[in-house]
Amino acid sequence: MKNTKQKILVLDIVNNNRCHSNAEDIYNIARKTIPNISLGTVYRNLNSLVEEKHIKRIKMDDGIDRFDNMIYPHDHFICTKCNTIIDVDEVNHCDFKEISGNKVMSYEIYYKGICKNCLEEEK
Amino acid sequence: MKNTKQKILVLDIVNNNRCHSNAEDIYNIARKTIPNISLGTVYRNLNSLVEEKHIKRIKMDDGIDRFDNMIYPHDHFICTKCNTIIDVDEVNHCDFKEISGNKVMSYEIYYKGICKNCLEEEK
DNA sequence: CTCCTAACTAGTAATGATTACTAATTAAAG
DNA sequence: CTTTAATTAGTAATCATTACTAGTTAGGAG
Repeated sequence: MKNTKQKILVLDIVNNNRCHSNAEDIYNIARKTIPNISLGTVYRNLNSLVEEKHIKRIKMDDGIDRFDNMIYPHDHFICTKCNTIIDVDEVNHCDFKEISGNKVMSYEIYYKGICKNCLEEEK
Repeated sequence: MKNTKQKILVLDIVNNNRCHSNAEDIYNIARKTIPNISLGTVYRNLNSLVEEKHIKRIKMDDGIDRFDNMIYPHDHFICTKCNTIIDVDEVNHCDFKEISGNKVMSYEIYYKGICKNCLEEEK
């Protein structure tokens, strides 16, 4: 578990980015600080950080994973038209410990629909 | 919008399968009825059926999509150890129509943890 | 502060689920 | 029964992600 500058940078980018970037985006931002950082390194560190529960992976319908900070608990609204992700302050805190004998460690809510911007454009 | 026998078969397989199969599984089951059905045809029909909201796509961490019927409303528990998906009867029916100006059409809850079987094996 | 070594990285090649393509087939409307 | 646009089988291509390898480095022991 070495704390490399690459790993610290990746975590820092995810934590300071409010826009749910994908690996490629994070790679491009990271190159501004470490110009020869490798895309594979970004992927590997994103995977470690998800495993260590420092960041969250959001699986999108387009098949490209996005990554989000876990600084405060929140859910997500995903616009099915423009694919934007919008943070939703946790409204329903259901703290199940157990469902039918299965041990619940966490849960995620994904709201889907049309975002404010796309609704405007439809008019 | 043609109702081909391939599409009807794919829908039928998803609806009669309680185990959240992936495209490859569904392809293998489909071949028992239509031996020369193409894997591409299975993928295309799964995509159409998801778009038409006849079935649901479940995005897994291993990157392989699973498919589920929509006969009755339910959520999912995913075991992070063995990757099994377990149906959860809807416990929290929250019917938001709108969140911060964004129009909510649907929502999904994913519970994550360790399933009954894996808990047993840990002992 | 060195030395040591397991863990990590850069760069590149490989993987594999999914999609795209094309000639042939077919559902279904008139 | 025609007609035709949509669909299919079979195969090739795509591309996000992972694997691999020689070289580098974090950080603990001495």
